[in-house]
Amino acid sequence: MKSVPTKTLEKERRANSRERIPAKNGNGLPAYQRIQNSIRKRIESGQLHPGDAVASERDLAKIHQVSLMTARHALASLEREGVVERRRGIGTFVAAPKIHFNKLMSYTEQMASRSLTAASKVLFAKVIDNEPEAAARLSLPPTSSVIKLERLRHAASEAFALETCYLSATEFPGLLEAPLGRESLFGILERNYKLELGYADEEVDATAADPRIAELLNVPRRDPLLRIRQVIYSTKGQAVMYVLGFYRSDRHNLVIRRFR
Amino acid sequence: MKSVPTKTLEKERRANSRERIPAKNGNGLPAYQRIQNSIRKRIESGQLHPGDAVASERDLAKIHQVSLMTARHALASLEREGVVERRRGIGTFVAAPKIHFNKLMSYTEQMASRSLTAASKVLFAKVIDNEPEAAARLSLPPTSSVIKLERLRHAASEAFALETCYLSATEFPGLLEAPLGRESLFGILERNYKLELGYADEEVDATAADPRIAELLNVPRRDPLLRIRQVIYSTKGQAVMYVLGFYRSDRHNLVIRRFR
DNA sequence: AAGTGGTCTAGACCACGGC
DNA sequence: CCGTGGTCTAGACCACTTC
Repeated sequence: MKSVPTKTLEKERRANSRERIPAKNGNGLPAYQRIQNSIRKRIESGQLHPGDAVASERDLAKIHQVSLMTARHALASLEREGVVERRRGIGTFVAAPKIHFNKLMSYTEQMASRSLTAASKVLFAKVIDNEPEAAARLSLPPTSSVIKLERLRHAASEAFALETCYLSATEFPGLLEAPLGRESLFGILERNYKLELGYADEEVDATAADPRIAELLNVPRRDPLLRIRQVIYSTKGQAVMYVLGFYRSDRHNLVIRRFR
Repeated sequence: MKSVPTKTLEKERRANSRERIPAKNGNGLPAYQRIQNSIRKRIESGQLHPGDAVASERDLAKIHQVSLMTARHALASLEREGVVERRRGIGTFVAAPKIHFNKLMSYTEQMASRSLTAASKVLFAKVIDNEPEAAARLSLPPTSSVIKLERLRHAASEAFALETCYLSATEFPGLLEAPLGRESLFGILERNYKLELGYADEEVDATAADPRIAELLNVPRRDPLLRIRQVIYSTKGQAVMYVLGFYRSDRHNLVIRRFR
């Protein structure tokens, strides 16, 4: 008696499968991702604003012709991403506009996020082999050839920061021929070298401007500066770039969020 | 015809429910959380080490007498927490010990994590009502009564930092009577006031030591200092405490991790 | 009472990786 | 081939909130 209903269910499932195949080919994505995308689009296009209610699990299930669990999965993982907020017994709502805390962004991207255009002047760009500290930060032998790229960052004709980047010369051949003055280094690495940047560990402290930096940044000598040493890793955990930066403290403050 | 199998299923479910009630009373938690706890315990107790395989979804389902989806939910959300790592076609494995980056820790906790004992001297501890900036950071009216607590942090008889905390006086009555010189403020808030600290937003910049701070921290005037302004929120998102800190740059560096 | 999210079942098929 | 995780169904009951 048990095997009969089992077989029946199996048949029904297969029928459902046949029906679902074209739906899947709608864009080749799993159903829950299609639902997520449809919600994301409505948020991005301004049809849904922060605080607005999103369709309930049951409504989404009906609309997209999926089971409740699938609709639920879509909403639950949107919540995990911080796109929506769910409240039991009430509903699901578009989350407040995300503030991107602790995001690894290039100088260009940071400026752009504040509606400013970044500019930079290349002061030095050569391959050298006597930078043991930088080599060590990149987990390379002490006398490895490294690309050293020193840039003065400015916006609105005012110098903001001095950044020196170090990268393995063997890993990034031809990098010095790229338009470093114009284009974002992050962009070049990601596009031309197919590199996926993952995360960065930063050490932050305060230091006093030495004569050269004072002149470059146009501040008095011994003025306090924010110093950031940053090792940037690929998604695979490989050290890709070491950046030593000095930032005018009257023009920068670092914002971070910590969690308990 | 449809209603008959439906009723049958319903009966079966009810029977299962009756069986499940004692199981649920095992500790009152949902099944997926019980599974998670059993895995967590085996990791904490050293039965499972980083890299070790965890029981598969199917095994867990059998062991804990739950459906596959429930076992799956347990593993999926353990992965989200970073406790385990899942690899399709291979299995689920205990994740490498987490490095706690960007963790909100009290001074006492930070010192303890480096095997140092924190000490602090209370320089000022009173309720005042003319601190509009602090009140604003706490989302209070400008002339609200706030507790102002100024402490000199030191270890090994050397002054490290000057921290000034502000808290709502009405929210934390009697706080000034607590043993602030000895005990961790975080600990007092969490224990005595049943407060769950959630996260903190920090603004970091560099500044020069003014005469008073220079003397307190025993550094030359105009020496560069790390200045951190920190608003600490409860898990519910309520601003609980505002901390303004000055840190000797030769004794501190802030370490953070950013993600792309 | 009606609607919402949270938990759960007992199965199914798929894509992937190692043997 | 077989075991793994990933997706999915068509329901169910519960806890919670609002009306």
